[in-house]
Amino acid sequence: MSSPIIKPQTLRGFRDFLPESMIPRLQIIEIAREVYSRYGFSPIDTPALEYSEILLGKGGEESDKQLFRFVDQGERDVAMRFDLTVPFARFAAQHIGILGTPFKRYHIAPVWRGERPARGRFREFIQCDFDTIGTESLAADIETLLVVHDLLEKLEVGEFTIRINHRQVLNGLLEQLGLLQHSSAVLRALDKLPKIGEAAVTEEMNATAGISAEQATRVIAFANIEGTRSEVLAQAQEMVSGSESGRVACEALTEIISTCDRIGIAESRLQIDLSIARGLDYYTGLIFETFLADLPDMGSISSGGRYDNLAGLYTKQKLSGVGGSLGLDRLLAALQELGRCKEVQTTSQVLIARFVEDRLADYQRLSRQLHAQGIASEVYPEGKNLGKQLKYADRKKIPLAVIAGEDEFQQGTWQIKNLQRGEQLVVAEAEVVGVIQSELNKLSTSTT
RNA sequence: GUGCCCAUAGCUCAGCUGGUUAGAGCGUCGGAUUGUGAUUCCGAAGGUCGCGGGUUCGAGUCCCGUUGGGCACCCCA
Repeated sequence: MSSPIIKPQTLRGFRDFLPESMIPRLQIIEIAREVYSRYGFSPIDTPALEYSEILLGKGGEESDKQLFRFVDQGERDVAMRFDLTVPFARFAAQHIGILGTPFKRYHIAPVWRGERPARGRFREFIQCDFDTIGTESLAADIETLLVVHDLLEKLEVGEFTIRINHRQVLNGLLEQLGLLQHSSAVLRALDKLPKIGEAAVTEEMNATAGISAEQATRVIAFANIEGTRSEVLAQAQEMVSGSESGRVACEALTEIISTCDRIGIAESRLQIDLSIARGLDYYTGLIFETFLADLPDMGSISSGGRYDNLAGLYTKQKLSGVGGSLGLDRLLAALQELGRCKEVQTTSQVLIARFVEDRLADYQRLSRQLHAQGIASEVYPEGKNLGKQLKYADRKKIPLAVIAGEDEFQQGTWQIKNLQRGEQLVVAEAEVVGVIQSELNKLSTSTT
């Protein structure tokens, strides 16, 4: 009697990653790390588990319900982090003394939400956040946009537009309409405008904030202002002119735009969009979302903004900041839909066949020479028939195979087989590494 | 958390109003071909029909529950 087999399964909303999906994930993470660190952001990490009191009540009732929360073996009330922002607030409050300000960090790590999974939404997913805290300078806002810009450019997602707005511009409008006390509910409804349409937004504003249809119409009309960036700004400025903070915010947007212009950021990539509201309460200044020209329905793949007093719950020191987040899974889905995801199951570029079983040392020596040149190669572990070994390479889409049997060893040569073209070369021992290198160069230039 | 749809071989699916031993394509493995993959030909393995219960002489098929997946809300990356 054999013991019953345990059904292999993952938890709802949790995923395994096979090499073919892990390789592109790591490539994106690598690019994000590179851009973040190039701008001077330092990596940090925080624990997956926090005391529940740290995480509770930070994003409203909804996020509390979605918290994975339990009592640990030491009777502590603990929960898994829901996002990277709240743990960062705790982190900043705890360590800002030795870190000093301004402090720039990035944090690429998984977060957990006990919500209902759907397409592109999971219970465990990676966030790629970066923030600058401890400065209110507009320079940090501009730098945040530049990071997002460079990141998307490097990721080769095609044309994209960063749409920016400012919470104080919106609040300036609401102030003039006498709706400031309903700001949070009105903005949350406004945030849905492109998704649910004007009528539904009007209805929601009425239901949640009790505002009249006429007021809602004015808010929506404001959000719908279109034109060139300076035209939009000019109209916005006029409409919020009675609000001091609204006026200042318009100036901030103007300066952001003009500075980015002088840096050389294309106008098509940085637009003013007065309908961008962001659902989250804690934003107080610049807000932005990013859309791909080829996949406008995908939603924002990178968003963020400026907030005041991030760590106010944990420290008396005021820490304001600005930052953004890259939606890794959404971006990956985008790249897949755009067909920009190479389907590979291995990073190996060369398979060295173990043709003559007791020549393992010769095969490994060649492999290590390739490694020294930065070429990923591997020796097939078993001395099985050649067909099987080539099939392994073919299946994993390894582009080159190296074959040498007794004939080749006697002549001091190696055979290099290009599995994509079916071509085969015989080269002298001394040239083998160089030829492999140039064959691989040919492949990478011809496929892109 | 609410509503709706779905679950059959490793994958994609067929399987009639309930009726013998549940099928196909692709993939896997073996062989044709012990010095050459992808192409061709031949063959084989692989299923308590997601799981548990019920109705029935009889359930992959009908009912209930449960787990997992998808869609729309809610919310968000």
